[in-house]
Amino acid sequence: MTTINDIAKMANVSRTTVSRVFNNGYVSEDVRKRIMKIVEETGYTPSLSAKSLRTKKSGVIGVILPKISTETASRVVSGINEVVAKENFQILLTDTELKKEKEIEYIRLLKSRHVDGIILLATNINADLIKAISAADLPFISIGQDLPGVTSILYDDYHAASDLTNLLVANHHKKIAFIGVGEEDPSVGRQRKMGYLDTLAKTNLPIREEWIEEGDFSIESGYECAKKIIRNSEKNLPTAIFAVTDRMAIGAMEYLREQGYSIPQDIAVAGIGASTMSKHLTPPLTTVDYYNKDAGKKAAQLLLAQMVQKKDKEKYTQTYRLIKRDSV
Amino acid sequence: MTTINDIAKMANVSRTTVSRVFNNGYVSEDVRKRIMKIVEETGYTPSLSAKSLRTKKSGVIGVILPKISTETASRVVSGINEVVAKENFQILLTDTELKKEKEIEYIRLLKSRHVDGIILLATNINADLIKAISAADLPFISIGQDLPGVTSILYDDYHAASDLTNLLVANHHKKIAFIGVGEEDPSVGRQRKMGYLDTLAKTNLPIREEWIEEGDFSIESGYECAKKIIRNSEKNLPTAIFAVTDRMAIGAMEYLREQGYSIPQDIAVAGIGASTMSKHLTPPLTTVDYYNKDAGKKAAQLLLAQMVQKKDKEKYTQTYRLIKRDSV
DNA sequence: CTGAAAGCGCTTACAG
DNA sequence: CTGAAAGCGCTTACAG
Repeated sequence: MTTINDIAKMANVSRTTVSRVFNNGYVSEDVRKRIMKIVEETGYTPSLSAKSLRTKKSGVIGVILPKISTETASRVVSGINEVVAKENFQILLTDTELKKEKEIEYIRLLKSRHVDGIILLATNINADLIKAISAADLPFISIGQDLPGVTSILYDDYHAASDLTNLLVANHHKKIAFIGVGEEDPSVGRQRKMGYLDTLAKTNLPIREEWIEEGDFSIESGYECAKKIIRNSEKNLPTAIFAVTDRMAIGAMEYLREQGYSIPQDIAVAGIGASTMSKHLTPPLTTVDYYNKDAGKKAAQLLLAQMVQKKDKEKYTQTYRLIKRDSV
Repeated sequence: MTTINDIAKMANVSRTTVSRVFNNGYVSEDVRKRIMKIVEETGYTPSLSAKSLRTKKSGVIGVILPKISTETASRVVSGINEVVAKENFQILLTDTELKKEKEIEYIRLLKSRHVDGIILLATNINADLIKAISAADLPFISIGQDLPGVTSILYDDYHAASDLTNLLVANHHKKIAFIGVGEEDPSVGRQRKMGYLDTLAKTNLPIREEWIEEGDFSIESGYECAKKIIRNSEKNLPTAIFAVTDRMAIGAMEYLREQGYSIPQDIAVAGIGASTMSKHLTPPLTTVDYYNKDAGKKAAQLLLAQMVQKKDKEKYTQTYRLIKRDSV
């Protein structure tokens, strides 16, 4: 491995001067040329560990994901990457496999790797997490959950769910079932459910326990929830099912189709997420686009801004867009 | 930021001793305990940049992706992560956005970041790339292309394509159209096409130019290719379309459906990739599962092995599995 | 415009 | 079992 000392020797200058040509210091034109020539011949690139040790900056930002192979995650990462790559930052990727202890573990790890900042796709809120974040004392952005004291990019779960429910109501549905997830996830589990519940209450529509089930984000759980809903309410079937994620909506559609119900004539279905799949289902799924990639971009921009200058913690709410398709 | 010197001072030992408790050297039980107590109180974690500068190992492996938000890529990354995370490695992620110069740029960058190894999801083969890889002189694995002199994990594109074509033939199709991609991509562009062509030749089936189109991996391009095929062969329509990726197959299905053809009665469709979507389309798409996640795992294992001990370059061919569904 | 020197936070022979 | 010293490859005041 060739180092700055090698280059300095070959160019007959001090390593200070070599360093300066890489850090826009004053260097005379001919010396600069002489050095650059040697740099190119040798293929020298400065050791970023040494640089990072010295400058306390690594040019790396840490990203903590609940699960890598998920469309939402990959969209967000793609958005993050798009903006940070332009500033010559790289992403250090980390996957909690949905275990919340790992979020904390990775925050520490990322810190010891001297990342310049962290973006967390949050799935829950707990005191230890908040503590770990503030202990890290690093530019930090959370996406998807409103973490106290942390700059957060939020999806407008409550209103998205209300709007979707209202859309169902506007399409003359009066019996609307719901497939949600656990409330450990305040955004997806709680806010979306509240949006559904409040809308029904406001429009004086019935809220029935047999129409409400809880899945775990998977397609299979959507299938199972739909099955339970249908079986538990045979005498009084809902005419629409609102699932809080596209994947669960797809599972539900699958079950309904198997049972010979036609969508949307017998039962309408709607989801959230605007997955690529949603568009290509038969019928195409009504859903909500959360602009995940933009959320990633925004997060990256805020992070970069925080790295330059500490800011007060802020909360940003992403816009969303209802996509009405033939499943409703 | 607390350093090893702070801990040493607080524990009244030399920093050598502190270092030893983290690197399993001999340290007496009480000293070790004394140190660990302080470590926990202060939340000290060793600076990985300093460690990396000193040891020339970073605990980071670089991954170069053609595009982050792609199902194949995220599956592979998930497989890689699963095995390297167990060994306490992290992934430094890099996205070429399909520009091949960036592959080379990132190899250099990753090298200067002192990654311990690199995994490249390769999309093309060229001399500069090979040169950059050998110049990096790092454990290196390529996935998806057979790079000369580089340990590679290969998909069995030729046989997968032959098998799929044969499946179509076995289902009494004699006029089989093809949607491929450019031959700059030897695996997807060339091998898959050869598998198709050779099978037709062997079974004495017609190969017609109007039935062969070239897309760019996108759903839209699949749509456009199907349109061209249908328009250019109105008098002699194919009874099946084989697209080399699921996404292009989906685009093709879309066009066919729009035009009122029913699948598979009028025209059958098959793809490659076993995307999640393929299963949930109507009708479900016949495709090939390449076990991308396993490919990622395998790549990671080989990389880890190479880091321990330099090995001869080897070639591994992944198994695949035909998934026959109702689109055929 | 250029260089000598100090120092970032670690690990690793070497010596005891 | 423990410590003093050297050194990994950089950057950055400081001085000229």
